[in-house]
Amino acid sequence: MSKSCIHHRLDALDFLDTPDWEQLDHIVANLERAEAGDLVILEKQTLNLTRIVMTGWGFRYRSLPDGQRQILNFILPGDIVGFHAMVIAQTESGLEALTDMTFASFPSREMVELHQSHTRLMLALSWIAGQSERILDEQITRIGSRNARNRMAHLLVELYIRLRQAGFGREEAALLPITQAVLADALGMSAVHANRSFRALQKQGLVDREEGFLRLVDISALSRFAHFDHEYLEPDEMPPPTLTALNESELVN
Amino acid sequence: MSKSCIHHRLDALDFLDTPDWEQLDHIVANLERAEAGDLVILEKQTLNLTRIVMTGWGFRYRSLPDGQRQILNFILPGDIVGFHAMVIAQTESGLEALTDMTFASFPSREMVELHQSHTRLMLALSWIAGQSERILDEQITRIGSRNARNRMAHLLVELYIRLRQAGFGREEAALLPITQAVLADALGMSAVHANRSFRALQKQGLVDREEGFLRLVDISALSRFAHFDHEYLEPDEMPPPTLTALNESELVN
DNA sequence: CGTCAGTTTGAAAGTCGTCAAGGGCCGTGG
DNA sequence: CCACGGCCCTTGACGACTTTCAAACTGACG
Repeated sequence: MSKSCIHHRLDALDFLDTPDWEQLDHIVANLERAEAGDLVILEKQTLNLTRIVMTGWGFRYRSLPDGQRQILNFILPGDIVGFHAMVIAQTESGLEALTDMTFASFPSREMVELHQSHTRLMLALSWIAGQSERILDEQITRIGSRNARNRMAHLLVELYIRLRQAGFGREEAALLPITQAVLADALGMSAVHANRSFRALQKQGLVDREEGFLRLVDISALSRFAHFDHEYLEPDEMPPPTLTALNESELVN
Repeated sequence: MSKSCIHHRLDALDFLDTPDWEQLDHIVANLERAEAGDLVILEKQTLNLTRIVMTGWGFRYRSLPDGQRQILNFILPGDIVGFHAMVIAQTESGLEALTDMTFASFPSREMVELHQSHTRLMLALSWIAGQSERILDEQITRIGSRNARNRMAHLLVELYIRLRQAGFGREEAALLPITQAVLADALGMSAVHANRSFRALQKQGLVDREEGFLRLVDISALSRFAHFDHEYLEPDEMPPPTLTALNESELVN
């Protein structure tokens, strides 16, 4: 990829002006690394830091008293971690790196400044945050209202589409660095049952294993099987009223 | 209640200045009514409107192809609906009124203007939105990693605490206007099983039915039973770096 | 060659959904 | 006044789904 994923996503939005792109470059200047397995953020720590994922996969999770772990959602390139750190410094969920990762990290006080100095950029970041919230809604629906094999198929299709939207090709986006144990924690089922569900999908020719990766073999069949409704992932355009409101406020300045 | 719930919550934050309070009053001027059972927002509509709940209960939900309905979260007085409408006009979840409700509603383009004109107020609203997101995280954890009776107890305690934080008294906050069918949809279980789980809690003296309401009889026992961890609902203070960033930007003006 | 993480399978037990039927309460209309 | 329908709650029986326990297999790695 020539452009970073965050650029790719915001470019598709077709909303930012030159000064905003420059400000984004400025924010993204300070890079940070993590290795697969690192606990980048712990549960219940105080953190005035916002990150944008440049490369690699991770997941947010919460631990339960009995030692179980619930994965809340997957964090992919172009996602923002700690968007709300400017107003809520206390973390409840942890962040674990699934692969090696790189982040652009910056003090969340800079998010405060963006409100006034680069409102368009702030709105673009809010747009990404809003998409993440829809993904949480979908995770609730998935876990609450679908059986095991549907849950799994549905999540896999979601990951594929999100990767495509972040700029990955068909091949790359179909090869997922997740183990069955991780799938189990994400889908709220036991590892044994995750394996049985996976094998069922495998027998139907929908997925396969490949050198430590999970391969999506037939995405459209997988999508049909999961009754997948694309819409919640569609990157809508910026609403017209927002555009006019912005233009008016810029005239004032 | 002398003050509205949104005032009560933001007052606890101890962050807003007089101009922000005035702007909030201005935003909250236009009231809208809904009756119990009304579909205030439909799934998949375009809506450039943001609402603040003044009175009454509702819930956000998504429908599935088989007609099932998953309740994503409950909407209580002081909550914001459509916070992201300024950047994402397309709704995926619907909003149904559980009781009669009143909203303060305003075009979401006003949210855009707040970024520059009333940054503190915008941050305060973001603070509420951030809390809502934590509640989604907890809903995922609840549905994904707890058994039926724990799920139910946990949700009930959450609702109690949220109501208390919105300014309701111990008595009021312990009387919930939800049926067992609604509980079932929220917890991702069948109505029959919701009833069995409820009866189990009832036999333990934790909850009871009362004139169409669900009564929380022993909240601390319920909380222990659910292994409830208060922290995700604690209304943290505004982070110090955010305060200094704001003060500096105000000096510039 | 042994270890380890990840995967696989069977069997038994537990949780949960579905189907079916019935009860209580309340407002409407005869 | 009573019959009726509608909504909500309740229960039993049965079957489906899921977890747990235990054991074994695979490939990568030192």
